[in-house]
Amino acid sequence: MATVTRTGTAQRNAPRPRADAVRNRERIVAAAREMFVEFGPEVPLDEIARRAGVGNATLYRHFPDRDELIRHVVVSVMSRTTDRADAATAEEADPFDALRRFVHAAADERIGALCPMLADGFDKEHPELLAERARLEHAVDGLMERARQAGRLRDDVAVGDLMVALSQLTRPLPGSACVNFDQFVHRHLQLFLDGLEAPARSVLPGSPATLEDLRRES
Amino acid sequence: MATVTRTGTAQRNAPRPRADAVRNRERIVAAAREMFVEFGPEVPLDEIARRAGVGNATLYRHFPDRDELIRHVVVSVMSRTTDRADAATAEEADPFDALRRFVHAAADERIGALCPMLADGFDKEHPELLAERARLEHAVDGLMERARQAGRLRDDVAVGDLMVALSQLTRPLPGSACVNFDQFVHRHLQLFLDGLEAPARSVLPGSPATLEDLRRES
Amino acid sequence: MATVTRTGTAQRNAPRPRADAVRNRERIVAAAREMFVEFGPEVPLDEIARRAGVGNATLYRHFPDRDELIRHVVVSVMSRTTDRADAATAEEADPFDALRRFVHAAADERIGALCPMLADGFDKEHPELLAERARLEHAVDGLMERARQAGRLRDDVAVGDLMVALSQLTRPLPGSACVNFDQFVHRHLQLFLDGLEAPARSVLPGSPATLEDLRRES
Amino acid sequence: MATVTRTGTAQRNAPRPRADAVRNRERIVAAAREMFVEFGPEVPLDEIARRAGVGNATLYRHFPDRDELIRHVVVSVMSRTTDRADAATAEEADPFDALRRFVHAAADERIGALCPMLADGFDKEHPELLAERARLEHAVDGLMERARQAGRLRDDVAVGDLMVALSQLTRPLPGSACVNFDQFVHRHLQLFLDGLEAPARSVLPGSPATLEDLRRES
DNA sequence: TATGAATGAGTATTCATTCAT
DNA sequence: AATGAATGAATACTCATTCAT
Repeated sequence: MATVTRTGTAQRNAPRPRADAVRNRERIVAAAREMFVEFGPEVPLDEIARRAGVGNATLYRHFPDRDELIRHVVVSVMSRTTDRADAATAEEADPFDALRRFVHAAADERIGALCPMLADGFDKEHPELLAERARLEHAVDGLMERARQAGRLRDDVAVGDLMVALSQLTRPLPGSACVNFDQFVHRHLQLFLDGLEAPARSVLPGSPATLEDLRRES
Repeated sequence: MATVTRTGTAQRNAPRPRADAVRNRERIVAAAREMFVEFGPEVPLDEIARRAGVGNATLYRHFPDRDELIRHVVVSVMSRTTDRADAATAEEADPFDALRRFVHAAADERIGALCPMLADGFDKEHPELLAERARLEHAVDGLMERARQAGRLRDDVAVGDLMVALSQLTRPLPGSACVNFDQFVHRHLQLFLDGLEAPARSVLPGSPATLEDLRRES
Repeated sequence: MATVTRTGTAQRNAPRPRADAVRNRERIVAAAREMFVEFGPEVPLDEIARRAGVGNATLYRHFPDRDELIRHVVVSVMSRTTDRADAATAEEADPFDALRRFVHAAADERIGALCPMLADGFDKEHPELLAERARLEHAVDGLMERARQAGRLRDDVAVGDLMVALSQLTRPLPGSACVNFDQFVHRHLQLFLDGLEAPARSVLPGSPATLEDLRRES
Repeated sequence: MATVTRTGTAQRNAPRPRADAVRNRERIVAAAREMFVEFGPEVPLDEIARRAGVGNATLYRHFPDRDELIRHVVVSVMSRTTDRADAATAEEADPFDALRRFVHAAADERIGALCPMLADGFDKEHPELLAERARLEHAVDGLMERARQAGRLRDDVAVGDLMVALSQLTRPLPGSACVNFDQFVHRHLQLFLDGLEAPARSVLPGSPATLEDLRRES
């Protein structure tokens, strides 16, 4: 039955979610992202629930199993990373500076936390994921293309090369073994970016990779 | 009771181990390295024993707990990596070529498998580990110093920078999620090496890191 | 405060229930009976609520716990079965035909669903249940007595024998494992009825049982 | 590697199982059968392990999941029931007496415990099960055929009719709600047998059923 | 020494029941 | 009165480690 909300929008079968439920959901996702980064994707869900300040069953109500939760975190991180790419594109005059800014920003968004989530049973074909990945790929591709057009980015690299190296270099160590690890990470990223700059200083083996190439059957 | 070995050395309470025991130990370490790389350090020990072709209790006889086994694998990988560094030093005329060769060789030795082993309860102060780490650090430092002397390596990087980035870039994805992942890795390493080359194309944040800096308390 | 209903009866503290509440209650009982038959009495109450088209908390408002709900379903099935017995008595000229008709009718009323409800913590002494059981026993006893008087029913069986065998033979298989199971059931009932017919073809062990005998302490 | 045992038999890859393991396995199966009969197939496995006097993980070593355990119990009950059928055939002169004896013996073997095991996710196509079922069907079919040949069994029933009714009539009540339930059961079986005897006292609906007809798609 | 078996402690997940809207 | 959400108390199942052969 259609109802009319205060804003005048007609809705079907989607009653406004309760405020506390929305708050819980957000708290769970936030806690999950933090703990995936800190302890890896095997972290006990009960601990995530505890950090989120909810009962374990509440977590399961929102995310029926671990994969569901992981997927939501992945998509959320991807989305925020894409936003950073767009911001860098919009706000930086120099195209290679834009790329640099994006790379460091992605590290701050904990994009490295995505790596362990690409594991085994994870459904890489989920529509929601595919959509978000396309959006991310498009944004980063734009950044790279502009830098390439300006003659600042070497020709033999593609978006997959950047994103995978970026994820790996920022990937968290299990148990946050090293306190000031973040400091190092930004050094590594800077070095990698220097390697990306044109003119190329060496010949790369293999061929440029898109995100598509990262699927198992590639 | 002292026994005399073939080499003439007198030993106490350490009879020459049975040949099959030695073989078992080696098979266990080899299986563990493979499976840590493929599935991460959480892989069930029973599975390692199975791949090694021994009973689980045999594994426990040789390595009383998981940490012990991890440590042996770590030390073994470090040792082989050091050997590769020495070989590169000895056999490559150009110092930066030697560095390149070492980096790719270390990847082939699965040095990335070391990362997850730096986790949580791992005893980073174990004498055996410290000794092996010193040996590795010394060898890599030598490689870098020679390249720096030749004006081929930028001044603002140290052995810790190289080793951590190297480990991270070659770190295996859980569940070997991507078939031709190795191919990518060598591209990333090459790009990183290009970034290491002198003259420096940017200013790095922070300061050069030794392996020592990677300890928790640093 | 007393209120006066349409029928003129004075009632205390029991205002006429809202029409939708009555409808909900009936839908819950109907859904419960179906699902108890199909999946057994362990079926999640949330599922029953879902099939009834109400929220789970509504179910709990009407039936504070599972036993309460089970009891209502049991009583309702018993009541409908008694009605069938009365109808058979009234409408069939031949007394054994009446018995046959009742047995098959009881199967259609899913009397077999009663069996699993006799379990564990179920309160077999609840007044409502006792009353309904007495009514059922009286009706079936009447049917049997008439058949016996006519020399059509063997002498060595009582109402308990019939009702238990009837419940067991029509008891649903868990998960409705077999599609055309109902077809079989009516064959079995027919065979059992043939065995009830006089003259007795064998000597039965034990002694005739009333419904009373089915209580735990008997 | 082939080894020669004391009995001179050559064996491959099948070392003699340890005596204690065999004992444990048997204890588990026995406990499971008892508890399935008493509480139904949903009984907690930990409780079965407890009654068997072993740790829960020992149960899981022998039977990886609940279905595996259920299957073993089912097969074991079927097997013992078949043995009873063979014994009845061999030792009773009168064919209908043999059938009677078998029916009561099957009840004593708790054949009713099989009913709840035919539920939902149970793999009815498992080779071991099919083999045992064939053996049982053959034995019971022989019993019935002999009785039919002697003119003692009505023509319009088949092995499926007997086995299903037998299972249902002996099916345990949940929670062993009724102490002397067994006594009743044998009365019901006797009545049912009287109904099976020739000449038929009524016309049965449907058609004779084999065990094959009990599969879902039938 | 080598090994299959045993086990307790841990984690994921479900569900009856209560709470807040 | 009706409901979606929250929760703790189960239960299935896994795995590191110890035990018995």
